Amino acid sequence: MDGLPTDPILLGDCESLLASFPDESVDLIVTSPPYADARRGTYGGIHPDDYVAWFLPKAAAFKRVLKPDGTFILNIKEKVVEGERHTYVMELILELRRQGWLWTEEYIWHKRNCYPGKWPNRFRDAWERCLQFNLSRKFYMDQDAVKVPMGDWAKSRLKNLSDTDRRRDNSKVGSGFGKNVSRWLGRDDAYPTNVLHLATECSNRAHSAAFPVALPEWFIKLFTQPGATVLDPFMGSGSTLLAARNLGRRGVGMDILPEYCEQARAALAAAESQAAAGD
Amino acid sequence: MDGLPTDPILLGDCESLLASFPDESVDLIVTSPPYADARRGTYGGIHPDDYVAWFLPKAAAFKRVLKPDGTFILNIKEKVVEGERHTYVMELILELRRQGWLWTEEYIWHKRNCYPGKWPNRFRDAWERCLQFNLSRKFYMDQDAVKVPMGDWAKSRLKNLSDTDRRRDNSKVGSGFGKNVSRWLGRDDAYPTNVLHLATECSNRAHSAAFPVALPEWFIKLFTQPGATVLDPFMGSGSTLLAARNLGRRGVGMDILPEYCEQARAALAAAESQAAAGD
DNA sequence: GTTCCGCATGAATCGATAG
DNA sequence: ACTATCGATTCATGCGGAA
Repeated sequence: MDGLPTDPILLGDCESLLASFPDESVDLIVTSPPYADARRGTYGGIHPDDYVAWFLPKAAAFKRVLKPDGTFILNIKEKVVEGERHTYVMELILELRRQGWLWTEEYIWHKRNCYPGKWPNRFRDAWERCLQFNLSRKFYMDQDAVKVPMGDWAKSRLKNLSDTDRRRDNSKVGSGFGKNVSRWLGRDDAYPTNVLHLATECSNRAHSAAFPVALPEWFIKLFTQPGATVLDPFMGSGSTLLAARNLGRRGVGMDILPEYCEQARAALAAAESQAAAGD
Repeated sequence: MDGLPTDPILLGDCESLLASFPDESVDLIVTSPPYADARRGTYGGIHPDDYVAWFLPKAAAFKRVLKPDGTFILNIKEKVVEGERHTYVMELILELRRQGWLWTEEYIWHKRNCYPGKWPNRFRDAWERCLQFNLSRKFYMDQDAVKVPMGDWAKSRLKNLSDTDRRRDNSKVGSGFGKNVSRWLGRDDAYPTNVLHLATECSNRAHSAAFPVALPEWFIKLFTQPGATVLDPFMGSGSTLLAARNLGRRGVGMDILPEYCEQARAALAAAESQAAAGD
């Protein structure tokens, strides 16, 4: 039909697998690639110094299959090598720009429960980069989809001060410097910032680079509409696929490791059956 | 005596001023340089494209005066230029390494109260980089000095937790800065992470306070002992000097603008007289 | 004296308008 | 066309005045 594979889970190298994808067929790419040297013995342990060269051809494939108004989110963090932060992420950003990507933004994923440990010369690493790349300055973005609800806040306020709250809102509207009134009426939420704080997942311990489903979910809501195609070329245990499923998007995941494909397939099936039982 | 100037506040360009400093005479450099294009008309508005070239000779001067086990903390954030994050900070990191610096760590300063605004393609920018550079892998670091979670600042903060603290920041993030103050109740020792969480000072006091005093204070406690020499080559209104004074370190500040020097001098004098009155 | 509300104000960014 | 300036947007914070 649209040239995309029927099976959402594909075993193999993403660069090869994407060769059979049509141009401009993907709305969003969200991925957390194997970190340099991290999954040694699984992905072959890409050395930090070789990371950029390893990544670039894959990025070229991403570029071809991504729609012009699509977005590429790259969750990555540089390793410490000999007491220093390695520079491969910096270099990768520069090279991706040279490849034609626009480096639109860098979100910070603030991990609330980061890996424990203590070192003499550094603290625990509690954040990762979520780099946003685009092919055009006019990309699709639905900011309202990720508004931060003031649920708890509004509720607790309402208990005590319902009247004052209402009066305050009214006065705000009335005092407006030509503000758009409709924006302020019933305003119970605010737009988020570029700092995300979510807990890391503790359930999936098999996956080394576990990112919580909430992370891809946030980006999927923000950068796609329902029905869109979301690609994770380094699927791992399948968080992105799960997120896409939860949100009514079409997820496509790839991994070179059969065990990850199995794991993702199982997770997806479990979610399906759970949803069926819930209905 | 030690070849350092008597007056802690020096008017002029740091590169020139540092020429008369002895080698290896400074324990810590904490600074927030003028951001590219930021203080237009005052610092001359360094264009992002020229930023690295502008900065490097100054960094060379820093390198000479810094002690071998000293630390250089650079608070900086890249501007958006034509819808993209500019790459001058990335390039600066790479060039500083080429100059002989070790890029040891990158701390994230999460600004609670970031600048408001709404744009079609990005959210509010709520974080800045605090890049740590060293000249040796064995630098001085006293982790215990910043370990005490219930500091004065946290205590005062506990009294009036803002709505935002309760609403959005109720995630239990372990940072050195009292964001999750509630969690620290009943906890005696917790090491912070590399994510720092505090608000910018938005008092109605005169100027664009570059960064809040708590930020340099944290790094000063972490990377120096009492009596150490702390340099801020782009002093601005003097937060670093104030922090050094508060902690019993010797602060040296430089700025090319007389009004900033006056302001810093006044702030320092005010702190002195206040301390005298308090005793 | 508290508590509460109104208000000014920021290391911002975009798009439109002006030279 | 290309740059410079300006207005509009938005929200956490702390202070001062008011209840």
